Amino acid sequence: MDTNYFQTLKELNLKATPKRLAILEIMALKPVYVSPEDVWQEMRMRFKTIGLPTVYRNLDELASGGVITKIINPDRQLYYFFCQKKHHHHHFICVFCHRIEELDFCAIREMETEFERKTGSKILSHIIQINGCCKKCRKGNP
Amino acid sequence: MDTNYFQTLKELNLKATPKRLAILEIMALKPVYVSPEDVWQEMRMRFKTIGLPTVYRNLDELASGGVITKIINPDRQLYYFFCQKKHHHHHFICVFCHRIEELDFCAIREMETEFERKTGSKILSHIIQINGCCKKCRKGNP
DNA sequence: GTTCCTGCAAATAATTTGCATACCT
DNA sequence: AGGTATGCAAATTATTTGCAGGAAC
Repeated sequence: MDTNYFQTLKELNLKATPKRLAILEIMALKPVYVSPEDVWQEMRMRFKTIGLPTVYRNLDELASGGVITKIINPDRQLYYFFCQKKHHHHHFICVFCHRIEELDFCAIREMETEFERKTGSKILSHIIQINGCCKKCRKGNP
Repeated sequence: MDTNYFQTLKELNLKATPKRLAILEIMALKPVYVSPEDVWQEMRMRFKTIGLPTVYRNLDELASGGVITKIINPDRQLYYFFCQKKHHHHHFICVFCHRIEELDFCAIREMETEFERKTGSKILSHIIQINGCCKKCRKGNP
């Protein structure tokens, strides 16, 4: 696992401020998706002054740089997740504990070319998101 | 195609008001996803008084009843689409014209059981959304 | 007649922006 | 020093709610 966050920020042309480093650290340690508010709560424990807009701005910058990923959720709030896998992949999301498992298969890749040839359209991106109940949460829930 | 919207509403225990029927009609005729605001614009051409909250409320009720479908979009606004296919399926969405094609394949179904056995988790739902540029829009765009 | 629907105005709440000050390199 | 980052307060905007009057069954 790459934990050289200083370097990571450099590559994005972002200054390595203590707050940015802390946000990266917080994100990287969580196997769950989090809201800006969640991150803000944790940041408040580490810094006497930290504004919510700063958290929003930094999460957005990190997502633009591809270091973290936006999660699409039907509740339409913003959520982010730090992916360990750097190559193309999809997610299993536990709707109970919000833990995310990064999946190694992609059912679209293999059929992409054929799909485009058949339909005449061009695939630009795709989302495969599997919502469910993880192994741990099954002990006690549906 | 079933165009007995009166009946459709009855089955959802919703009164068949002229406005509800109009919303259904508007939705059913569009092969694109639309926002509440979009629907409101069209409704204003048909009714002298029609409130935006009414549109929001009705779209929400229709979606709860499964007559229309919420579209997950990274911009986090609400969008709805009237699906012609009633069975489980997924969507190809043209990012240029917002047209939606309903796809007949599902790459998850076939591997669902095996996935659950392997991981110990339970799949509750999934999203497969393919974003791209449709045949028509390719004439003039990327 | 009773229950559900709707318009209007107002509330809510997440996210964004402006700007003056403080900090990284 | 020079440009970037940040805090704070205020703005923005989509969506929701309360409630009184009106419409469907």
